[in-house]
Amino acid sequence: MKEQQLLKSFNRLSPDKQNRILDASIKEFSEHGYQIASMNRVVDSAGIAKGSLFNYFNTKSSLFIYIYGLALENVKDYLRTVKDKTKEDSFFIRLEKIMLAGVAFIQDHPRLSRIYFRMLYTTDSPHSKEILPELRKLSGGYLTEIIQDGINRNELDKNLDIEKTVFILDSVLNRFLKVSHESQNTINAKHWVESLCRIFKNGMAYK
Amino acid sequence: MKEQQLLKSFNRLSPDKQNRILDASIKEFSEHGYQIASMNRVVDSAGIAKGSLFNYFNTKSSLFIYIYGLALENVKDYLRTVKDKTKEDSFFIRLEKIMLAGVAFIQDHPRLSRIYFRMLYTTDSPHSKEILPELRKLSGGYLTEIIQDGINRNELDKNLDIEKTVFILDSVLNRFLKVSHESQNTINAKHWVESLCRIFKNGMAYK
DNA sequence: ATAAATATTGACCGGGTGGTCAAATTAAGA
DNA sequence: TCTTAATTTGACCACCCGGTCAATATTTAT
Repeated sequence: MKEQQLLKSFNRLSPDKQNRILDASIKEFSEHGYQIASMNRVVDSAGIAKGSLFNYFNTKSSLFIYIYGLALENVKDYLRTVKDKTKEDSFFIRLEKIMLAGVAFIQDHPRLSRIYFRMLYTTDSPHSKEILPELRKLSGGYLTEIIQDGINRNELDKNLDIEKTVFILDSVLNRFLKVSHESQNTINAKHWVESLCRIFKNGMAYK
Repeated sequence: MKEQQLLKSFNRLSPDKQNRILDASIKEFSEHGYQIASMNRVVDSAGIAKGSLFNYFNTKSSLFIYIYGLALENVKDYLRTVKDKTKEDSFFIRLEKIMLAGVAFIQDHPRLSRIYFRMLYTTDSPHSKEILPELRKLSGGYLTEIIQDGINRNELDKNLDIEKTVFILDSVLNRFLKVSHESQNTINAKHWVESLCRIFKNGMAYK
């Protein structure tokens, strides 16, 4: 409601101008994080006056919230899409596909990914104290569903501690995506994903 | 060599003054990270003049490097100690003890831990581009040794892909410690560690 | 064509930054 | 004790920040 009101002026802008502003903002926040990001650089890079930017978005914080919302939307879309597309796959195949789709997402949206990762790994951003638990809950709930599917289909150990299994998968998945984001293309993603999932499946103990 | 020269003036200070300065600096960097940390707040909190601080440490960057060095020393000590103390334990017991020792370390050194985590999860700090790979190599080498021990003793699968096993353990360990740092004492560390290690050991697949 | 409403601008504000340095204070040597 | 050397100080500098707002330019309505 109120946000709509605040953004009315921005939404009335020509698509070209909107895009220039969004592009400049995404660039700035992804490269510098919230605190170090500079509104001056954003207006320079977007080619508008400072007063205009503060007219469209009243504060630096609310501009960031808006941009973060975009990033989150994109991430959610990717999660939903890959979950639907792999409904018929067995658990570990599904997990492999989810990981590889994540790598592809990062290649397609490196700057939005960066903003997402910053939210996950720093407390730099406004409301991060409230947002971080929500993000954890999001990815936790996502993995919980997929693990439960695997148990129901007798592909996973029915005595698994789901909470801890989620924790392991979430930790490794996030770290893997972070590495793939930092060192683009220098690793063989498919081989890595297969190896990691094989260990998840069989464990590490002597057989 | 050169660093020794630069720090001569600082090292000549009374222990009390040194401690006040170190304490103030550790507080500032752990709470705010490098970029947002304020030299003005450090001098206020340490009760010295601004010029003095810049006399002891020429720049903000070199003060940070010094503080970071302290944090790293402490972390290395902890790693070395727990490795030696668990030499006789079987792999998974050893892993449990390492994780719990990490939790204890964080409780004993919350501010140094915070500085260490910031280095691990942000690119906020000077030289972080070079330091981060070194840190990865450090923890990677550490885990590699311990895994190799486990294989040699026929406790771990001899066909394990060591590199990927290290990756999994490192990801989960770091994330676990980070969580334990953020939510002090609200989780049952011992129970978590046991559950996580059981999954590492046996895998997730239906049995 | 004119008036009213709207959108855009950038100079300006108070405040904080890392860093400097001449002057004042303290310590050391003769 | 007097002089010299070393240390400590904080006012000051140039710069950048997020944010404001009167003045200007542009659209819209009549």
